[in-house]
Formats: sequence, structure tokens, C-alpha cells
Amino acid sequence: MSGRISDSTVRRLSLYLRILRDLERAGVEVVSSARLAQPAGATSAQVRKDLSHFGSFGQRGRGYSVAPLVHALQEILGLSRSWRLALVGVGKIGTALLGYAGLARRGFDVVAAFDADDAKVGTQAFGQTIRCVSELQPVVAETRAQIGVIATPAPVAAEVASELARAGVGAILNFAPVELSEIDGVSIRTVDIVLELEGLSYLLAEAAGRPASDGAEG
Amino acid sequence: MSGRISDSTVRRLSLYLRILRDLERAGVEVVSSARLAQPAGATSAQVRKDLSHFGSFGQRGRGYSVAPLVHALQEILGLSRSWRLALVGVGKIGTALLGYAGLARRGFDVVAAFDADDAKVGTQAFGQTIRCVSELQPVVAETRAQIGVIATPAPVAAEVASELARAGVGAILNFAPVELSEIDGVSIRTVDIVLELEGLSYLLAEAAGRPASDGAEG
DNA sequence: CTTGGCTTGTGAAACCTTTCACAAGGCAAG
DNA sequence: CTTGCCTTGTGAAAGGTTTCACAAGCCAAG
Repeated sequence: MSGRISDSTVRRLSLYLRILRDLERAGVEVVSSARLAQPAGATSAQVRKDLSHFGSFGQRGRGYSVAPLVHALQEILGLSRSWRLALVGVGKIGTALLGYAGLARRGFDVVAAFDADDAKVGTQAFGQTIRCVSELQPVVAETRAQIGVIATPAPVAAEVASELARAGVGAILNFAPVELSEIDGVSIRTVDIVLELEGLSYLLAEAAGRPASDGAEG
Repeated sequence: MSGRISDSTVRRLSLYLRILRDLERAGVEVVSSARLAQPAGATSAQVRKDLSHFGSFGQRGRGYSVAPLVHALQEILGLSRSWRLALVGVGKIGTALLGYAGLARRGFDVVAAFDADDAKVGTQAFGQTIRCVSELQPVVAETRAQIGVIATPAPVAAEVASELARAGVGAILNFAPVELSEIDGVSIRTVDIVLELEGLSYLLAEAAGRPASDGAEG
């Protein structure tokens, strides 16, 4: 089984896990690939293929036992433990993340927060004392944060990324609108809201361009 | 040219546009596919293939003229006009979006904001009067918002999505951690921060599992 | 005008992901 | 035990995306 697993498969596994937890809470004990696929927006074959990369979790003719599968997926996704996050940039998005209780609930604990603005440094936000970015390296190393979260303006994001890498994080979640270049030994994911909106803009423009349906323009 | 364009191509086009604007600002007049590819994390062949779906924008032996290509990409992506957004849910993420000046600067104007919390309804936030979600349909229809942004808790996201659809939006950007089921005539993109973190968790767990390098656990 | 060096645009090949389709096997009813 | 129905796990086929590789063509220098 388990060779190199594609990004989209991992994404779906997360979705399956979320759905399975809901089912578990609802008292469902066994689920079929079809039932699991539906709310994930996937197909039953896809569910089975995705899971088959990691082993054999179901029973033919019966389906998957919810509780054991929840456990297996948590194990696969590395969610049976918690992860320490270091947040860099406590602006609008950074603050929203700090205040998002959903993170800690799912095992992602912010253990340090940094900002370059002297007016913010030293203040508290959602239980975190904001530190100066100049302290980034020693503090991140000391707290042994495994994931760095970049919520800075785009121009400094690359520099912050390499500092985080040098401080020892193994992964970076980047909210700045830049494509960060690869860093050895560090996994990077970028969440780019403007890019998503522009993607929607493309689809809207395309839909408006072809058919003569819509009447409302500009 | 232009058949059905893949999501990843459109994403890259947005990146190219961003890079081209930087180059334009820096006074660069002509750029090769290789030079454009590098900061986008793509290959030169990919740049050329992506662009070739829409026409022929370069000159052999020379490259692409920056200004005309900026213009062409804006046209392709539907960014030569501005779009009206309706924001539903003015919690942490919603507030961060309202305050994000980058949106308006790039042609995405929030024209209405809604929340279910009576304590918030009627108050101002970043120039927007927060309205009650019960007014969603008439207000969205009246303001002719084309894009709905969902920043509500997960349980109500699906209901909000279908209300937005009925009110006439053509696209939805969803920040709630649920996979929304398809709605006819509405393009949907979901930004799921926990999913991204879980993806990184998978990679970290995988990296920690195989090699005997890292010492720090749990 | 000719030569040499670049760079685009694009079919073809390679690679990857998704879907299909079916054998293997569980379960319940009789 | 047998029959009928259901569901998994998985090779094979289909479908899509990325990379390769090269002819076509621009430009500058001589």
C-alpha cells in the first residue's frame, strides 16, 4: 500500500474524518463508502481507493465500522497528537486565527505570536503575549513549534519563511499573497484569498460571456 | 483555443498576473516564459501552455510584452471590472475580510454584510452597517452582489449558500468548514484552514515516521 | 543579406488521477 | 446449508495535466 499519496487524497481523508466524527456523534456505527462519499462530494470508488492506499478498513458486504475508521484516519493524518504553531503577523488575519477556538479544539495550539509593530509588541491577544519578530528564531526553537503560520504582508513573507525554517519548523501555512519558494525539509501550503476570488471572477466572466441569459452587468 | 480550462491553470494565470504587475511597476517591458515561471513556481512550458489556451501573446525569440499581457490576463480573468461581494457572518474571519483593504484595491467591493447576532445587527464595521440575515435575500438581490462570501459557523453554511443562490449570486467563497453541495449555476470555492493544517499534519507525521532524524516528539 | 542565439507555440509522450467493473466475501432470511 | 443482496478492494480503462522536444520565427551583429 502507501506509496506517495497525492494532495487531493489527503484532503479528502480529512473530509472523511470530519464526516465520520459527525456520524459517530449521531450514533451511526457502520457506514458504506457511498454514504461517506456523498457529503464529501466524492464518489464511492474514490473513498475506497483513497482508503486502500493505507490498508483494508472495511468489511465486504457490510461497510466500514465508524469508530475504528475514525481512529485509523486520525492516526494516518497525524491527528492523534497535537501540534504547536508559531504565528507571525498579528494583523487582521493573524488576530482572527488567534481567536479561532476551532484550532485548539482540533489539536493545533498556538504557542507563540510575533509582530513587527512595536505598538503591538508586549500586548496580549487571546491569551498570547505578542513578541517582536526579532525574537522569532530563539522563541520558535525554544517552544519547539512544528508549524509556522505566516500572516504578514507579502513583501516580508519569504524572509519570515526562511527564518521559521531555520528555527526548525517542519511546515508552514502561508496566508500572504506570494508563492513561497521551496525550502528543504519544510512543507508549505499557501492560502490565498485573492487568488480564490480571482478564480471565481474568471468563472463569472466566462459564464457571462457565453450565454445570453444574465442581464445584470457592471 | 479556449476549451474547458482547468482550475490549476486559472490559479496560475492569477499568479502570472500578479508577477507581471510587479515587473511592470519595476519598469520591465518584456519577459520570457522562464522568467515569468520562476516566481510562480511553475515551468516555462507550463506558462506557455497556460497562455496558449487563450491565444498567442508572445513573440518568438523575444518573449512577452508585459503591459499587453497584463491587460490580456485581466480581461481573461474578468478583472477589468469590479465585483460586488455580500458577506455573511461578521465573526472573526468575516471582520478580518471586511477590514482587508486588499480586496477593494483588487476590485472586490463588499456591498453588504450580514450577521445572525442581534447584538451586532445595526452596528458599523469598516464602513458597513451590519444587517440581519433575515434581510439577506432582498438586500443581496437589490445590491446585485455577484459573489457571496460565507463566514458563518459550519452548521448554517449550507442554508446560507442556498439563500445566496436564490438571491442571485453567481459565485460563493466559503470559509465554513463544510463541503457545500453543488448548486446549479453557482460556482463554489471553499477555503478550509483546518483542512490545510491537517494536510500539513499528515506531511509532518509522514516525515517523522520514516526517517530517524527528528528527536522532538509530542 | 546572412548567421547565430533566443524564445514561442504546440503536437506527442509521460505521468498522474479518477472512474469503471467485477471477483471476493459478508450477512440475513428461509 | 443455500440463496440473494449488498459492499469492499482492486486491476484495468479512461480521462486529464504536465513535461518534452522541436519547428517556426524574431532580433542583433556583422
